[in-house]
Amino acid sequence: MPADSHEAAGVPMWRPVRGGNAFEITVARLAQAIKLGLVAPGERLPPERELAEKLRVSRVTLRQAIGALREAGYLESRRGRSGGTFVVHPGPAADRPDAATLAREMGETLPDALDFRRVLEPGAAALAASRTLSAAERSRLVSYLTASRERDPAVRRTGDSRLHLAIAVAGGSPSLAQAIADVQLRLDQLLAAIPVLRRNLDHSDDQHTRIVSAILSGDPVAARTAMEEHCDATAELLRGLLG
Amino acid sequence: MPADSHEAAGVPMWRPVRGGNAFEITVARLAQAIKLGLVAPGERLPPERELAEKLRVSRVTLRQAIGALREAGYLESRRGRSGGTFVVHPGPAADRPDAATLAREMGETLPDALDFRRVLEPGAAALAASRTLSAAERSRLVSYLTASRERDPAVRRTGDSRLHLAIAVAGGSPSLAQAIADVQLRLDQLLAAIPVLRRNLDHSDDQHTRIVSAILSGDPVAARTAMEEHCDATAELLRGLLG
DNA sequence: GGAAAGTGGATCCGGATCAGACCTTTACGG
DNA sequence: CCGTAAAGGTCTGATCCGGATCCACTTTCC
Repeated sequence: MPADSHEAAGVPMWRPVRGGNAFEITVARLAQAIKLGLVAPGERLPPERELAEKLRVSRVTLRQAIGALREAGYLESRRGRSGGTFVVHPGPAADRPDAATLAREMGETLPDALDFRRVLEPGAAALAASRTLSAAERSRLVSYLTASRERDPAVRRTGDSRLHLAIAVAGGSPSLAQAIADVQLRLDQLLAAIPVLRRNLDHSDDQHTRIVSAILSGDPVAARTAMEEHCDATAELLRGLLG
Repeated sequence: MPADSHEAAGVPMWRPVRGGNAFEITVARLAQAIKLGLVAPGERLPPERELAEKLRVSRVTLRQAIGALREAGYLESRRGRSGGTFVVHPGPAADRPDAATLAREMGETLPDALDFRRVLEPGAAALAASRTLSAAERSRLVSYLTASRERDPAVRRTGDSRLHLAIAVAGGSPSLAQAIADVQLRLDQLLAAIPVLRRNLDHSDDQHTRIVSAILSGDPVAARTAMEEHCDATAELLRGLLG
């Protein structure tokens, strides 16, 4: 067993220290917040000075990132007091490549992301169910559940993202919530491109409902099981596209 | 529910883009590989030029990091052909603060890390048990299991780290393995500082054995359960230290 | 109407970092 | 014994990036 000197015990220990330069990472971070619906269309980003400080990035770099997303049509800036940078309401986005192509392009990272998600999300659901949630957390779960039943695809995807993130956060572990947000972003494009069949939607709604009610009634086993089924269902859809 | 504008759905979306400068991160990365035993004492790091390329860091920065760890007594460099940078055999390390102090210093990140680990590791164990492992993977598991039964504390910790990482890797998801390596590092100091009681060691050995045999015999449920018990046991020990 | 405040927009400087070439030391092979 | 190879050690100029400062625009308040 001559260990490959680039790894040890199979762990890629010499992976890159930084995933790109400050500009690229900042763009990715802003895009994440927008695409996952964490900042809804029409809402305003924090002022540049404040946001730059929170991201630990110079204002110059932040402005470059904002500029790039503005040119890409995601953001709009207005000057003056009560100005700011706003998330643009997206157009009908008819230029989306089909899911099968996207899935193929992801290569080995797709099964990786699916496996990772399959570990994280059921774990978070079980954790959430085993904690006593605050009233705010409970009502968030319910309201996002409602949004995720929406039929309009755009609203639905945002609601779905937010619901899953709310469950992750309800688990009480920031690291876990962060990991789920990351893996969700990796799958987001793909999930958004899944052909929507009435049957699938109903199935998904049903699973969401069972997950949330298991969490609210404090049943970790049921929450984990329901979330596992939910993950398996979407994974199945995606794998099916690869034929 | 006036959402705090720094978060959305409780997800800390404007967290810092980079966790420190290149130098600091590089030091941390090298320290991780050393402390988790991924590069054993006496072994050589890859040549600087090669390592710098893999870490996507300039050779200057890498050398600064190596220099810092050399001064801290972790590394040693030799020039000339067949020279290189070597991991030093650690001294008896008598200057370790006690676990209770360390645990208190971690503050809220301790329960976070424990919860996260409690999700990741059982998930990885179950995943590993559900896959058909290569002969190399199987033999790695067995040999690290043996090492983890060692009584010498230093050898034992390294063996334990490697065993857990090997299980993580056997799950087949690089992202998952990476996450486990990260969370393990966060807990490493603490685990190394736990007072060793004969009874605890035997218990831990037994759990490790059950986990590995469940994985090797392809029983995901048993693997998950055994790993959950194992995580709960060490978490209990740590929480106990906080009184 | 005018001043103050709060926002995005633009520019400059210094330190951190990078890429590359070159030097020094050591071991191996003819 | 000497030349070459492989490693760490050193230097330099270009580039990235953060901190600071000032400008331009719009709203709010007196």
